[in-house]
Amino acid sequence: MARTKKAPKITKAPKPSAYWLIKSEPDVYPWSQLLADQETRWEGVRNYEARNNLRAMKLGDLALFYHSNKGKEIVGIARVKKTFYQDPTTIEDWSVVDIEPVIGLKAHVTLQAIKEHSTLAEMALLKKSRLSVGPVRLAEFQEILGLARTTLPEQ
DNA sequence: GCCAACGTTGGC
DNA sequence: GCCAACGTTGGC
Repeated sequence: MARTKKAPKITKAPKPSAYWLIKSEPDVYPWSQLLADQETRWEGVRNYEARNNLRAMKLGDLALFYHSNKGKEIVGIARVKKTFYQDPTTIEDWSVVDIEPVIGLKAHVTLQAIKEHSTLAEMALLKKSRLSVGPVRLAEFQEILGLARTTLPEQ
């Protein structure tokens, strides 16, 4: 019987279905820690809109990693590694996802820079400043990558 | 169901 | 440290 060639193992992440922005205070969990961990559970979200955004994330979706309070800048790109499940730190109805780092930005994109670009004026980051997990449009995501002088690694 | 009081986020 | 924005709680 002829051997059939096995299909190559799929190692690449699926194409993102959507883009997001997640906030973290660098004093609590900085980008450098995600790089060190290589994977983390995004827990502690206690806001319904943010939770619903977590639940809408698909495997392979990309998220801008924003440092709030200190820095106030986007510093990296993360990828959804595991879609939502019950937040194990509570018995209440909250969710988490697992993320992994994709790439650090060559140039950080500050809140100030975002405010200065009219194409980014509608970003949820600006419109809903207290939302810790928010959506990002493709055009916004691309604009941010451009400002960051960063290209995504080949998938 | 309204809304005042309160707590939290996060920029400045 | 201040405070605006805004989500949540609880009395009525």
